[in-house]
Amino acid sequence: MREVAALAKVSIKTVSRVVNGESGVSPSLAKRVLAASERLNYRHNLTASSLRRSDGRSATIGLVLEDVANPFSSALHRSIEDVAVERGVLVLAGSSDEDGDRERKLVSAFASRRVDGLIIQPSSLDHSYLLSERRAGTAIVFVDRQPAFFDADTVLTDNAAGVRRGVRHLVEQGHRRIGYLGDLHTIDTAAERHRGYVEELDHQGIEVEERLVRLDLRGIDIAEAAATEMLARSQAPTALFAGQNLVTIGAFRALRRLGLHRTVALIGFDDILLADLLEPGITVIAQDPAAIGRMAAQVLFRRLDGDRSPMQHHIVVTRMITRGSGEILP
Amino acid sequence: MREVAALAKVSIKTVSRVVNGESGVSPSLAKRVLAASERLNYRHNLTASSLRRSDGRSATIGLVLEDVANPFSSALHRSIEDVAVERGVLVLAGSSDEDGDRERKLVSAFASRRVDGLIIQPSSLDHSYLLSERRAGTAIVFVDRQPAFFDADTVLTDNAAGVRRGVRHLVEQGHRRIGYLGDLHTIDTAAERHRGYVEELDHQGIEVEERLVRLDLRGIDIAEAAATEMLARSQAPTALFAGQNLVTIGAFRALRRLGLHRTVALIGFDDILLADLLEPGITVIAQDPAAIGRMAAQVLFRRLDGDRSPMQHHIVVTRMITRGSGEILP
DNA sequence: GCCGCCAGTGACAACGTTGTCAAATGACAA
DNA sequence: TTGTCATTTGACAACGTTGTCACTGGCGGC
Repeated sequence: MREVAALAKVSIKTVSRVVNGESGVSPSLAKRVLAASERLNYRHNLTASSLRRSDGRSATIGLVLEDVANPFSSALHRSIEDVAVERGVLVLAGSSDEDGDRERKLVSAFASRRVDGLIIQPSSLDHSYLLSERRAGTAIVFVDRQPAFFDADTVLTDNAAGVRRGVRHLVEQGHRRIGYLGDLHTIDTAAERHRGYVEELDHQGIEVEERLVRLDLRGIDIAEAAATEMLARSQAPTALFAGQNLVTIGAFRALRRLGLHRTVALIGFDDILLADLLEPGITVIAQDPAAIGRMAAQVLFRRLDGDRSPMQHHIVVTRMITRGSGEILP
Repeated sequence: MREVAALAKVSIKTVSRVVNGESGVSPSLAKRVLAASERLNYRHNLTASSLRRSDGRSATIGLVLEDVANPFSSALHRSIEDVAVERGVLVLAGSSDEDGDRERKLVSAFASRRVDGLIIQPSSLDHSYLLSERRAGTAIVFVDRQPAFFDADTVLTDNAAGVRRGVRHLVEQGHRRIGYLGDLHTIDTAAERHRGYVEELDHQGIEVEERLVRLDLRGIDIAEAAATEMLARSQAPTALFAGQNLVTIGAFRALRRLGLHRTVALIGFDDILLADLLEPGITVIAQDPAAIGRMAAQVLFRRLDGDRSPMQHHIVVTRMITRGSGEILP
């Protein structure tokens, strides 16, 4: 900047004004400065700028995802990015791998870089550590899951309602023995989904049978094994509800392997790429990660714009997509 | 930092030394400083630090992907992140959407934030604009595709060889009329893959028939339409090679719709999630995005560590995964 | 002709750090 | 006791910006 000022024969403050597009610089000087900075290939240094600026904004936000490569998380990432670029804001992203410690380390690394805001898909079981970040002025929004011991803006899917919708769909077709395969019960969304299953059966006057419920299934293979076992028993279920992506795939594998894919109904939570090309197509309760991400980013930026209203808790609805597997009769 | 120094009754420089873990601070003082910074909830400001530091490092790298939500790109992202976290480096990621202009804007936004290095999955047709970044000391590595008019480290898949492997597989099973469905020919990898197809047919002494080749198929629907049309003609192909992910899905849809999925062979480039659960399973030439990303990050960090050796061009091999669709006889 | 005002410009300090170098301290040998 | 030297500590400037405020000159109104 100093060199540009020297070349354009103006003060460095004037260069700053031109670079920031402030008014009150005569056009002739502005042109000279622009020419000089062009010639010297000048690059504005945003880190120095944000250091000095009164608001201290870095035009960067931090994003803690479960895994940047996971389809759901990366869809969130993308829609958040889309809102951010419109405001010239960049996104630092990291994967927590469902590990509260990694989550905290990421947040701390983001904080050292003075991000303006954080969007967190939580893994930790206690978010009170974020109090100091908030006190430091960082806006914080949670997506996909509830924070624990910390009040903040949230954007969540209505998990229980989604599951109830799917279970009702099965009941309406005459199913009474509906198996449930769920993810780790410690994950708040998984617990919610399980709750939806229990509630809807209650509501329909169907007793919840313990041997038709398997939780804590982490990954495709474990889910496949659990489904296989459940289907092999006497009084096997005539329909399955899979509470998560990978669990759905595992259940589908089991059905295929047992030759039951046209006999036993299956509905999964979360859409799966190519689900429509399978035989039968898999009926799912689809979340809308793009809508969740967009909403979260909008809430975050409203906070950064000074919105001091009470915490907002947004719910994004699910959508049932019928493709065949959920329409198999008992 | 000043407040911490005051509370610990030491100079601010001593605090700096403790925070950076420099040697030559007496344990008693260090303990006092740590206690004070704990009590005041002190957060090291990395932006100010990198501003002052002699090497000017920000412990942040920039990543330009085609789309952070695309499975291939996000797998790259994840493996790059894994290498980066080990070094305490964070990743800024952005999507170029196959648009050279967005790519340039992202790079410029990264540059303003003084990233230490850039990993680029290129979209632009001319990368000479990066010369000034390199002159400024930024390390640059390209992944997945060649840069244009710019010499830099690259980590690429051997696209042509992969396709040749697949086409040979089809020929070995007796296919002579093998259709090719390709992505935009302007994309360097798509051109390479097409080249592989032509070369292998030549090598096998099979004439390349123009009506069996369709390029510039962007997206599932367009690919499906093209495949449908090709298969409807007389002298239709007995096998198809799909040069990209979405094209493979489109081709598979067409085969299914026409009831030819057990009659016409199909091999696709790039693995597809769930491809094993389809009927038939889809035989693919799989890239290894995790290996590509890991390698790219390693090369980048070696450069940041001062490696001044000549540009490196790494090739990551593909793997054929046979699942049924590629093993259908003519 | 004088005053006040405004737009345009620049000098300077400050943001939160770290590099440099000098000062203070203490241990040890002569 | 004094001198030498190594170790620990601190004062100060500097990184590249921007906020603050003061200065300049031109213009209109009295």
